This record gives sequence, C-alpha cells and structure tokens, in this order.
Amino acid sequence: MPDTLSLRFAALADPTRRAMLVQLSKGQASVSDLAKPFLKDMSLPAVTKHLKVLEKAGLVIKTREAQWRPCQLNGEAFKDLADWVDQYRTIWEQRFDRLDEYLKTVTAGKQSKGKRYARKK
Amino acid sequence: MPDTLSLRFAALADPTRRAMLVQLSKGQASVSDLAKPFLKDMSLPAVTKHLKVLEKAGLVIKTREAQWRPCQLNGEAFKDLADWVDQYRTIWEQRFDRLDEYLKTVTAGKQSKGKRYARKK
DNA sequence: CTGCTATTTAACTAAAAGGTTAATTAACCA
DNA sequence: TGGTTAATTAACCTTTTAGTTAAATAGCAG
Repeated sequence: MPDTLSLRFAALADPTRRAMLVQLSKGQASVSDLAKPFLKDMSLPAVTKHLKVLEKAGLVIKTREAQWRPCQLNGEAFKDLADWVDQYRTIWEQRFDRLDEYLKTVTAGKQSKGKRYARKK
Repeated sequence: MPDTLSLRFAALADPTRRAMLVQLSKGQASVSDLAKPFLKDMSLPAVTKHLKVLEKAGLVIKTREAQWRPCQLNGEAFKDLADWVDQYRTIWEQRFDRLDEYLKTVTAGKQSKGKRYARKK
C-alpha cells in the first residue's frame, strides 16, 4: 500500500478529480451533485470510483445522510500538501538570487566556465 | 497528452521520484549521482525513466556537460504548485472557524439537525 | 410490501505505469 | 583506433488505473 503522500498526489493527478475538489471548495455536495457536470463524459460508477480515490487519499470526507453521501474537503490534507510544497520554497525563491548572481557575473566581465564534472579520483 | 498540472502531480506520486527531488534540492546532480541511492532497489534504466517523468512534468531541468547530464530543480514548477495548493488555503484555515462555530453551538444549547437534503421539486 | 432515488459493487476491458535485461549511443581518454 | 564511462533506447512483462455495463444494496415514501 502506497504512503499517504503518494496517494494524495496520485489523486490530484486527474483533471476530473481536481474539478470535483473545486466544486467541493464551494461547499458540501452529494455524490450525484458532484457527478452532474461529468455525466456527459462518464458514467456514475466512474464518478464513485474517482470519489473513492479522493477519499482514500484523505482529501475528501464522505458522511451519511439518509440515502445521500454528503462530501466535503478535508482541510488537514490540504494543509499537509501546502507544508510539503513549502519545503521547496527556497528553490523557487532562489531563482531571483541566481538572477542577481548572473547579473553580477555579466557586469564583472567574462570568466571561464570551468569543468563542473571532473573524474572522481 | 495530459495537462501540465496532471503531469506534475503524477510525477510527485512516486516516493522514488520525490526522493530524487530531495537530493536535487541539495544541489545539481548527474544521472548516476541521482541513481546511486536506488541501485540496490532498481536498475539504471528505471532511474532514467523516473527522471524523464520529472523532466516532462517540468519539475527537473536536464542539461548537457560532456557525457554527463546535470539535473536541477525548476523553481517555477514548484512555485506553480504552491500557487495551486494556495487556492485551498481558506479550506484549511476554516477548520478553526468551524471549531469556533461548533463551540458556540454547544454553548448555546441543542438545536435541531434539520434535513440538509430535501428532495428537489 | 412496492417502488423510487441514491449509491455502490462486480466483472470485465484497454491503456498506462513501472520494472526488467540486452543492446545502443555519446563523449572522453590513452 | 579501441577502451571506458555515462546515459538512453528497445523489447518485453506485470500490475494498476480508468472506464464500461449490469446487478445489488440502502433508505425513504406511499
């Protein structure tokens, strides 16, 4: 069984499922509410399956209300994702540092590229 | 061909690939550098394939340096991911609002649950 | 109980993902 | 030129994913 993060990213790697999340971000919805926009493109069981993927990934919480299954987003999961991506914050912020560095290099005149991969030992 | 966001999330949905990103977050690395920690578990072609997935997703940029292929993270891609997740910021922040609301409800005494799913017409 | 609405499960299929080994390309070095 | 290192491509296999249709379950409403 894959780890939670893998389940979560895999769940997000599908446009249909991401569209469902958008709809849920506007508020609770039942399975058939969620299915409505997709029934031109796919069957209801297909929607059920997508929802199960989202549920197993912990992105969506499905409850019971008579014969309906109201679904809602799980805030915790999105927080976790945000935290994961944030690990790479320095990476995208460094773009500007590198640009600074490059500009300095250009201003300071040409310098040799140098071999960055010398044979080890 | 899937959209960029789908490619990106799919690329992240694998622990091996995420581990490669961690290594790259510490700086540029060649394919064999990247492969080293995984060669107990899988072959070099498998690593090449993983890398290609990361590259097609735009998460990694592969350049040429003699017979080496130095790889580095693409800051832009991570920035895009952060922006996407940020769309859901209100969702995870609302957790606390809902808790507030719940506490108010409890303090104010019982109230009927009500039917949330009335039949539509 | 009967029937209607909501949703899921079962059984199946086609395509994509992730791995393998063997062969190939690319670039340097003596 | 021939050898060595770095990396990729080809051909193949197995498992997973995403969809299908048909049948089953669940809960309410007469």
